[in-house]
Amino acid sequence: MDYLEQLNEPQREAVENVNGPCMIIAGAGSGKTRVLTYRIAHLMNAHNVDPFNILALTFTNKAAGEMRHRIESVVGSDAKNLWMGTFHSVFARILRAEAGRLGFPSNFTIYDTDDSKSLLKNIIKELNLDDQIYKPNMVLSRISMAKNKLVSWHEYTTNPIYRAADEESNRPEIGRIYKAYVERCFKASAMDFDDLLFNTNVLFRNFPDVLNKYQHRFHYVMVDEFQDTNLSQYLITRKLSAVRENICVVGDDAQSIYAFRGADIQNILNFEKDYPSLKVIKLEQNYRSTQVIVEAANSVIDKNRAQLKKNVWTANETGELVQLIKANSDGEEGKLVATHIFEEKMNRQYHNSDFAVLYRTNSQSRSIEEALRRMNIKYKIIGGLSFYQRKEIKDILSYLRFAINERDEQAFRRIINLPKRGIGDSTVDKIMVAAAQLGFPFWEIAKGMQNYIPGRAVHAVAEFVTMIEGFKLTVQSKDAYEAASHIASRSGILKELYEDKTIEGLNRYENVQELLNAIKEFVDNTENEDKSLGAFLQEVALLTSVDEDKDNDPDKVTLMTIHMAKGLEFKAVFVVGMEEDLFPSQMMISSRSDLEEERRLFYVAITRAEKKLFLSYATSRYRFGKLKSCDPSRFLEEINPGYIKVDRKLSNQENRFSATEKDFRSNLVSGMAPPPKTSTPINGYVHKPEADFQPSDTSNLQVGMKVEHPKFGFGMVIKMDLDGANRKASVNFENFGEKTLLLSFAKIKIHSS
DNA sequence: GACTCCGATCTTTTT
DNA sequence: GATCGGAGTC
Repeated sequence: MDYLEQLNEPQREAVENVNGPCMIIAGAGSGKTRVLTYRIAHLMNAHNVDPFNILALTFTNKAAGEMRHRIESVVGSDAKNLWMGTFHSVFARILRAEAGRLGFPSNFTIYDTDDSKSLLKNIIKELNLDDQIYKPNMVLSRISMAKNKLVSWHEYTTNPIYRAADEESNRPEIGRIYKAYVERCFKASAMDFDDLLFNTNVLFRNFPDVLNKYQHRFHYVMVDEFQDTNLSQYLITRKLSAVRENICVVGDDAQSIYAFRGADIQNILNFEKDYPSLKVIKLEQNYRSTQVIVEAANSVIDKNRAQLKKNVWTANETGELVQLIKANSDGEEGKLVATHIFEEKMNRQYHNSDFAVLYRTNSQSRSIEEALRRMNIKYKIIGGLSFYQRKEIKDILSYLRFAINERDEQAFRRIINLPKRGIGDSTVDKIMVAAAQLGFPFWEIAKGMQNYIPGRAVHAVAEFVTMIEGFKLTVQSKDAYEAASHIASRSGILKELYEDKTIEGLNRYENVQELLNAIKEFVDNTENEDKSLGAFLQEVALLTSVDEDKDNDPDKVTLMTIHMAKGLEFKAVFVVGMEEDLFPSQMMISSRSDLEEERRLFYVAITRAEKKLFLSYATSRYRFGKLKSCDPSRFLEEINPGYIKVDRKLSNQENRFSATEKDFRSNLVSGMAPPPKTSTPINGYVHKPEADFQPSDTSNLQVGMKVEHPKFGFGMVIKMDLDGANRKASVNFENFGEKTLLLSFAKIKIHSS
């Protein structure tokens, strides 16, 4: 068991203590993933546990995949048989197998948030309620909260506490909407995200034999990111592990940032009460960050009351102070961030991929993007509007969904008149009303249109019905890829997009092609046993935006919300928008109690950094399309002043780099070739059109240069590839175009890959 | 039923 | 600054 040698004492204990309830409190950067990985490997290796009997629940599919991969490298291909995945994907799988018990077909659809919202919108309209008072978003979050606490619509409507709360906020009908929503989902053979957990609880509660089966299957249960589980998830894991009580949860209360969707920090705080024989192991040594960063983070989180006692420390170097950046506007903030990235790249020989820019809200990404684009620094955005949320993708997916589940109301509404075939809203309404009155599924009404609703839409609907019935046969007889491409072209969607020659239209067409490629990949992937369209749709429905990251150019700066950054680490991190009302967010300030969660969010952001942390704020910012002045965030004052330094150097324009040739040479990596002639004119103009430089394949060096662009300002990296034998240089200008450049600084580094 | 224009609303985070 | 829905027109 040589892997045990690589662990410190508490880590080793966490790996070896496999029997009985166990809670691992893992501070930021304390090697949590490593411990989980080795623990599972250890179960298989040292205790001969069949991987089929191990259940490991993670937060994202990506985390599950990575862990499986790492376990595989220790124990081999056996790792494939582990039950590992997100709560939603694992229990969706179990629900499909047991769907009949709950009266659902096994091909039930999974509604995403958009589907849920538009269904709610329909219901609110049908109940003649004011959609200004009953906003779908708000109603959905109310229902979601209830489901996450395992409160059924029935309990919701009878419980006086919920009644009173709803009446107080002048929304007494939420219970009624909840009821209608559940009924409509059931009729549509659909479950939303919360239902996957709620219904698993119902399944285990109402069918002891089913529960028994899974209790005996999973001898060992592990939960990652335990601090972010809600009651519904917690009860599932408790029930599943009730027979053997080999339950191990890993988490950090200081990093609980999902209370808004029902995560309950009490789960972690109360775990000890639920399991009196609980073994608690604390991992407190941080291996990720410098002392300054660890201490700064501690000084912030200390302000929270609700937390478990622990002492996160590090043996790493002291490191540099946290750097505060003040900007006059969001635009300048972006510029300063880009400039600092540029400087750090040169001074420390970092790659783009060593940087992350973290923000509170997705909308903040724009000004950062603009600045990075200007300086030709490559970046990628994680999260935001995901590929699978795009209109054209959802359109195609709706066709596929409907071919599999003819009761899927939301899919039906989406595709019935797309492309336009003369079936408008009023026809759809008539179909739905007839279906409700006669008690038939709406698809039956559509199929017998001339009998139920004679009129001018009959012909168009009949054609649609024939087409869909054809698709259903296709889905049964072909694999996912063949079926999807058939449906994409026969439905007329592909054609319509193809004929749209605008840039957006072209883009959409390409996106659909990309979707088809993804389905092809899914079918060709030998690890997927089930290659049906249904299996693909299930996977896609439960994909998270972190999972979608399959960028093939790995050297990019990462931009994302702090929420998405959980579990990740970067050499240098920028937390931008440190302004009151933005971070902490206005909404949290008004509801006082959750300021602690905002602080934990800040803690998560800080602890992503390994070497260097930047915090930036702007004194004015565009919000709601209007320029507003902003105050620095209260969080900035919560960092112990000993760990922070204020940077003014770069906020005034005249303070630009200038370097002498000596500086230039002293930055050479020892033993490497001297810089070639073409790059020596420091502070001089280089008049070379792009065409004069050819990227070289034989390179082993890369030169980062600070350059000035007459129009776009200064600060841009140019890669210079050196041919070692001839000492000739060729420069790749990276989309710079034919422009005159001022070289003011350069530094050579080894290009390791 | 399809199209166009205008105003309201949104942004806190996501499985 | 973008998107969505409603009103009005063809």
